[in-house]
Parts: sequence; structure tokens; C-alpha cells
Amino acid sequence: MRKKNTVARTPSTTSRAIPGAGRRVTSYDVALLAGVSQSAVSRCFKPGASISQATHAKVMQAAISLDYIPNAAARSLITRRSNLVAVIISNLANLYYPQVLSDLSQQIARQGKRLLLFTLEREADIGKVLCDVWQYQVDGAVVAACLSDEQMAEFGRRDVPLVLFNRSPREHAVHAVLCDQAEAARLLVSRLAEAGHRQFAIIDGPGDSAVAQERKAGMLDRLLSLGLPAPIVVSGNYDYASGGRGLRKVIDRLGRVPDAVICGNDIMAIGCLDTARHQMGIQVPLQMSVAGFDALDASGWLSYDITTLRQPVQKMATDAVAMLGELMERRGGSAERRRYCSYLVEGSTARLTVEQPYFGMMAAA
Amino acid sequence: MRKKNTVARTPSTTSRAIPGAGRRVTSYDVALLAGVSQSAVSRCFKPGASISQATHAKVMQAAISLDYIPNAAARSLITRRSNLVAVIISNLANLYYPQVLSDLSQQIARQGKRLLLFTLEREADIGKVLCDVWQYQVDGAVVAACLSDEQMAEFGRRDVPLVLFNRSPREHAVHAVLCDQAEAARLLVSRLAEAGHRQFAIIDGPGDSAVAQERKAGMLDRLLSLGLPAPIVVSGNYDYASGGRGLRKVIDRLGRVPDAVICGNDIMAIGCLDTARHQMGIQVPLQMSVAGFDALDASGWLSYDITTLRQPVQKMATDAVAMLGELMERRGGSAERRRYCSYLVEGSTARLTVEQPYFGMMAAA
DNA sequence: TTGTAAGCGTTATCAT
DNA sequence: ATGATAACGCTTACAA
Repeated sequence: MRKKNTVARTPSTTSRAIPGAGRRVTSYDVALLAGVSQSAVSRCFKPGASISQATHAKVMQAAISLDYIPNAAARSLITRRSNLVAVIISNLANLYYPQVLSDLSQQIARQGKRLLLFTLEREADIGKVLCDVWQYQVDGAVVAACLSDEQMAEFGRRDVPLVLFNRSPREHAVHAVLCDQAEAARLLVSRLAEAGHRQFAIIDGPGDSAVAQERKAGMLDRLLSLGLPAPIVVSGNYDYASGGRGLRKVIDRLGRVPDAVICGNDIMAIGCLDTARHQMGIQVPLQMSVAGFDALDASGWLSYDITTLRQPVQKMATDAVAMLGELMERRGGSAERRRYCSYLVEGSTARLTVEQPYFGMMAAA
Repeated sequence: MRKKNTVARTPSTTSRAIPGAGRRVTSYDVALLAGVSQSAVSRCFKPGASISQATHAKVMQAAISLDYIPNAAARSLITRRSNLVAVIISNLANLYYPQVLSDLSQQIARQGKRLLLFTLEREADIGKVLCDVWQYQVDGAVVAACLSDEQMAEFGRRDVPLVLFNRSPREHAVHAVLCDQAEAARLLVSRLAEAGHRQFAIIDGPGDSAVAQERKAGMLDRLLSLGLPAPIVVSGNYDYASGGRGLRKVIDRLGRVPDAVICGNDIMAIGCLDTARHQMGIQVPLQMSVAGFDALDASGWLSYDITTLRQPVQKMATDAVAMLGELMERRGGSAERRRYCSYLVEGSTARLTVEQPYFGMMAAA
């Protein structure tokens, strides 16, 4: 019955109803040419299989002359491993941290896996995407987007190892690498408060960014516990323009320049800074401090030198894939949640130490 | 014989030698539960197959209750379509144009395909990557990296539609979307020359960037044909620091400030500009013009407002996938090469018009 | 070490 | 409209 298969494979049978292509080269073709069995061919492509030098050579020669490459679909059907890793990332995250995707890609390749990429225009699209993920029987997934509890549970049910990237799962049994955004935000507020800032303003990130919500929550939390006046909170959407717009709204609402503006990310901080300096003539940091989050490359440029919080994103990406790798090898293992700390990059857009009083007076004048 | 399969699928057979997972849910399980044949189940998941309402409902209900999702590997084995599109992109390109990857991803998803991503640390890695591409039987590929003629030919031999992104194939029969880098560079040089710049300097991109080479060639070409003095050429690697370093080298070699510095991309232009203004006290554009390529978001920020050339990358990405889509539908079609023009963004870092003489004198003073 | 044969989970081609 | 049944191209016992 398989014989029939072998016969059907002679070059004479050319006409096929398949739309485009001429027949594909299979391991049978190679076997025929090399004068060995099909399984011998298969073994030649399996590292560490028992094969004699002689046949290996014959097979490889035949394979090369036919341009033969094993078919991953057929292989994964029988081995039940696709060697695919899904990466699900929101568009936002990709645009602001292109480095992350590059790192994930490198690390996944290093593990001998391929990367199936899904980007989300809106986080709400994740349902459809997951359906694709299941179809392709990925061996694991790194997700930098919001999953519902039910969605996380489905990974468990389908035995697909999952590592969340920068999302804190409510559900306990989920692996994650994450940066404590709220704690970072608290740290920043504390440092600014110590340096004497009292009236804060927050230019918040978009509502569908989990990271933005955590940052805001951390700020509000610490401001409250320090007994400082309620901050002005305006919303932005992480882009340059909303930094400038946000600052204008803040000043409008407050009737004056706040002591410190904390922006949900560095892009907005840069926008805010540019508007303050170039359009409103505000001296930063003398009259007002500006701080952001992320420590982008641009944040360190001479024209900005933003005071910001750096997340070790590269390390996080590397570790996420390493974690996933272990999960894929020996499935199971207890849920691990690896936390990373942001650290403060003390740029020059915020006063972080108490000035001599008269300096402060002069600046205000 | 298939019967055996059906039997083997009763819940009683639980023990399997497969490492981790319990048995997967297959269409046989669904068929059994719904009380129909396996092929009926298959048809239910094929859009536009002939199925009665009644059975469709029964099957879907069973499928949902079992969490059944068709297996893409098995499907692609028989249909000879993986519904995968490979995207091969150099790390460089991804970091500087994250938008491109996002756009490609969206468009590929819109065509009902999934994106298999390969990023290249070095362009030399492409050989290994291609091997993976063949294994996974992708339906098509978008490549933003350098391919040898032989490599392009292999796409043809294997009947995998290919669209090059921003690489001009020497080979004729290859589809591509590209931006004429050399022409853009010539345009820029001409405009600067018209405005009176004579001594040019070039801060070149890295040697393994095809785009950088084309840009440089275009500049040199036009400078020569205009009979202008030979430019100082120093090499950079597309990052911020090499912009500043490049400027210092240029001034070192020239013994004075050049009339115009053209940088291989905007990041270097920004670095050059920052160093000129903040560290060397050079007035831009009064004493020296600075220009770049790409029109990044950052190039438009108030602190910079770089004079630069914009490539319609978003449109290019969209069109590349559209082209690929057509190729995948009705295979074949004549090789199309879609060219796009860069257009000049007249920022404020370069003089583009002839100043009144005495203004020029004042500036120099 | 090698060959034989039984799947892996689908879709496609037939009859019915 | 539905159900048998034969591929698809591979890996992996098992036997030789």
C-alpha cells in the first residue's frame, strides 16, 4: 500500500491536479536515488540516529542533488512538536520596544525554534489570534499582551507552556517575567518628593495599556501616603504629541506650572519637555521637573537627558525565552514569576536633590 | 484500518508513551460525539463546503465542547499550503523601522496568513534561515535582507513567491518594492549644492547595509557630476554615537567645519547635530548644514527638525504584502518592480535656499 | 545497521 | 448531503 506510494513517485507521473507546483521532492525520492529505504533517509536527518557512514554519505549526496529538505509539517504531525514558538505582542509594545522583539527572535532561534509572530492592533483582537496559535500547535508562547484568566487557563488545558512578558497574571499558576511598574513609580515619586516637589501632574498612558495603569496606580498610591496634594491627571496615548498636549492641559487645569510632571513613558516626556522649553519658555528643571519611564535610546540624547526609569528589557527578553525553553523541555515545573527592578536614570530634567533655598527662589523669579 | 484509529480513540486508551501531553482532540473525537463521520467534521471547518444546517450545528456543538481546533500541520500536509508567510529582516532594519514589521504583520494577518519571523543578526546568517524557510513550506516570503542570485533562484525553483523589500535585485525575474536611495541622495546633494554648499562631508552607514551603499553612491555620483570638491567620507554604524564621532573625524580630517554633512540615516544626523550644537558650539544651519535619511518620528521633534528624506515605508509594506498576495493566489505573473520616491522633508537643519550674501557673512562672523 | 509497516490528523475523491 | 477511503511526507517501533 505504501508501495503504491513509492511507485506513484516515479518521475513519469507528472500531471497532478494541484494548482501550482510540480511534485515536491520527498524522502522517497531521495531513498530511490540513493538506493536505500525511506526510513534510512529519515534517520540521516535525525541527529544521533544510528546510521553507517556509507549510507549517510550516499543519502546526503542524493538529498543535495535533489534539493531535498524535510517537510516540517509532516514531521510535526508525528513528533507532536512543531518547533514553533508564538510571540504575541501589542503593536504599541513593538513600536516602543523594537529591541524586545529582536531579542526574543534571537533567543528563540538559539533554541532551535522558529518564531510565529502575532501583533495586536488592539488588545481585544487576542481571541482570534489565540485560535491561530492553537491551530499551529506551537510548542510554547511568549505573550506581551493582556490575557483573561480563561485565556491563560486555556494554555494550561492545551499543554502549551506560556510565559507572560511584563504582565502580572492574577492567576497564580502562570509563568511571567515582569518589571514592577508600580514600585518603580513609587520610587520616582518618593525621590521627587524628597527633593521638595509638592504639586505633581501625571500625563497618563492609554487606558488599554496595563503597564500604564500600574505606573499610575503606583504614583497615586505613594502621593497619597506622603500626604501630598492630589495630582492633576491627564491622559495621553504614549506618543510625542500627547506629551505637549498633556502639559498644556495640566497648566490649564492647575492655573500654574506644576512642580513635577511624570509622564507615562519617555516619548511623552520628550514631547512635554520640548513643548515646555521651546514653546512655553518653561525652564526645566528649574521651574518644573519632567520625568518619564523606559529609558529609550532617545532619552539619553544630549538634547534631552531625560530623568527616567530603565527596565532591563533585554535581560527580560532573554530570560523569558530561557524560562520557556525549560518549560518546553521538561514540561511542568512550578510557576515561576521573575521580577525585575527598574532603576532610576538620573538625567537632567528633574531636580532630585534639595536645592539651597535661595537658588530655588531665584529660579522661581 | 482507519477503523482501528477510531477505536484507539476511545477515552479508555489513556496511557501513551508521548512525553508530556494527554491525547490531542482530533476530528474523530468530534465525529464520534456528534454522531457523524469524520469527513463531515472536516467539511464543517471548510468555508463553503456543502453541509446541512443540522449536521453543522451538531458538529460545532461537539467541537466546542471538546475544545477542538483543526491541526494546521495535518491540513497543510494535504493541501500543500501552510498559510505561513516568512518575513526575513535584518536586525538593523527592524530596530530602525519597527513600523515596517508591524505593518507587514497586520497586512499578512489580513490575508489570512501567519507570519514566520526571521531576524538576522548579520546578513551572513541568511543561509541557515533559508533552510528553515524551506522546511516550513511557507506560501511566500518578504525579504528585507541581501540575497545572492543563487538564493533568489532557489525561491523560483521551490515555487515560493518572493517579494524583496528595499533591495534591488540584480536578477531580473524577482519582485520587489523599493525606494530609489541613490536618486534620493542625488536630489539631496543637488538641493544643497544649489543653496551654495560646496564642501560636503558624508557620514556613511555600515558596510553591510545595502541601503547605505546606494545612498553613498548616489551622493558621490552627483557631487562628481556637479564638479564639487571631493567630500570627506567617514564611516558610521547607524547609531547615535557614530553621528557625533563622525563629525569630529570629519572636522579633524578637513581642518575646518564643512559646509554640509549628510548622514547615512537620521539617527546619525541627530547625533551629529547634538554634538555640533551642544559640544562643539557649531551653529546649525548657519555655519553648517546637517541632513539625514528616513524621517523618523524623532527627526520631527521640536529639538531637531532634521532635514531628511522620507521613504513611504508604510505604503511600501502594505504594497509588498499585496503583491505577495497576488503571487500566492495565481502563481506566476511577470516580475514586477515597484519603485517609490523619497521626498524631501525640509527641516531646519540645512539651508536649502541661497541666503543674501551679507546674511551669510554675518552668520560666519 | 537496515528495511517494513503503522500511524500522525487532516483534506479530497469518490460513490452513495 | 454524507460516508468510506486514499493520500499528504514524515518518524518510529519492530523485525531482520
